[in-house]
Amino acid sequence: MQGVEATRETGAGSGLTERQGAVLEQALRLLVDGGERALTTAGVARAANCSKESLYKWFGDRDGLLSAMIAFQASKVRTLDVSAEALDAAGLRAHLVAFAKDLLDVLSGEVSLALNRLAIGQASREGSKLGRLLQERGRRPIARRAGALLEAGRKAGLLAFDDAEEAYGALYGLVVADWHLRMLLGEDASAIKKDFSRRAERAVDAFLALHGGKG
Amino acid sequence: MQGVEATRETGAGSGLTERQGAVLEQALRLLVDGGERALTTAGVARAANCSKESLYKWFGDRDGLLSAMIAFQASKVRTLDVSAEALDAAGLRAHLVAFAKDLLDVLSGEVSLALNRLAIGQASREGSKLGRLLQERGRRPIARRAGALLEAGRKAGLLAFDDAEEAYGALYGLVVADWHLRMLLGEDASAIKKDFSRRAERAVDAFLALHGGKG
DNA sequence: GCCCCTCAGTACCGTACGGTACGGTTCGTG
DNA sequence: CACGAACCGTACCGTACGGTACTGAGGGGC
Repeated sequence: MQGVEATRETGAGSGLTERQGAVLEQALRLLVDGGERALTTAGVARAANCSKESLYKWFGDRDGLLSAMIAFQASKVRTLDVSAEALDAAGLRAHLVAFAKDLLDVLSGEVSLALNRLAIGQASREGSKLGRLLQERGRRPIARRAGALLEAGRKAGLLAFDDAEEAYGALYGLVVADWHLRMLLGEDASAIKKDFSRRAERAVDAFLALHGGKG
Repeated sequence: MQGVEATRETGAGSGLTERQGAVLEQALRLLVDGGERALTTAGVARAANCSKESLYKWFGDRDGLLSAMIAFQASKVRTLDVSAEALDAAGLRAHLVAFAKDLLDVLSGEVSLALNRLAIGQASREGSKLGRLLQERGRRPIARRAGALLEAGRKAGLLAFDDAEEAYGALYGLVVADWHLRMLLGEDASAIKKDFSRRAERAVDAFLALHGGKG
């Protein structure tokens, strides 16, 4: 069976075989459950039923494994772009609320939290390579999606702002506030999660009060 | 000289001698410079010219040292409460801008960033003890100061909000947005810091547009 | 002048981890 | 059937770190 797997690649065209993807899945599981201390090469090998030698052949070294984990997880999260046609006020609000909910869901996900903790913990090592990777593959796609939505709103005369970057910052801040940091620090997120819908709507309403066109 | 130091306590009444404070200072220096990996007990002992045995006598174990570092740093940051008398619109705005600037300065400080990285990295260990400590000694005093200011503004009829916690969340989000996370991930903060003043003012203006009384 | 306490410096121990090497097994291929 | 590639499982090595024990020196208290 191994020979077959070894050449069949994973869908995302990331150059990973299914076997390697499964190994990364197990590694993410270990990271989520036990933090970075639990993410040892021997542990990954044991959990994934593979040998350490294969790990080093596939990913180079431990840092390569960490990078591959981030890239792999990012490849699974698809940020669907919104078709910006026929946008009225209610539609814009609905899209913004959906974005806000998605944002909160992603940021509060256990894998996202674990990877952010990992990258933050390594930020003072080797030029924060993991941090930059996480920004590229995690934050940027989200910001792009929001930016497109905001631009569409402005084009439709529904939003007013000078700097799109700044407007996105306001939206992000109103939605997330300090919840992300609190969750990263270990605060229990379950009590927070059930309030995401209301929170997203209030934040979007506040954002529209600030930047709503002709409002 | 040692005997003298050993009984003279540090000003904050934290039960620490000056010598122990100096050791914690060196430990913070090591943490800032090299991250958690550089914060070894042997390294601290060498940098502070003390013995490992003293470290363990004073702080129990490595986790005790980390906790002491957080408490020590927090004891140095004094959050001055604002006298809420004679508050007019301009005064409120000035106070809010000052708060926003202080908040950005604190969060972007290298010691703060290093301690946050440390606590976040340990969040999945032993019930995120460091995370809770950082929240108690770091976030809470700041939130208290802001909360008092907001309440004073409401009493003076200058602010309107239902939930003080939510209003504080909006203020925090507008001021900080995702800059804190980006700095934690290792993004260079120097380019950001020079813009703090403008950033604080724009955020406060937005906040006042949302919650400014009769406005 | 003597005792005792504190502390620096160092040597030491156990362990855990990153990385490597090797034997054995399962496949596909000619 | 023979060969080779990929790979699992494990044993192994060097190192680094947390924590402990010991030695010796510098003062205070009486």
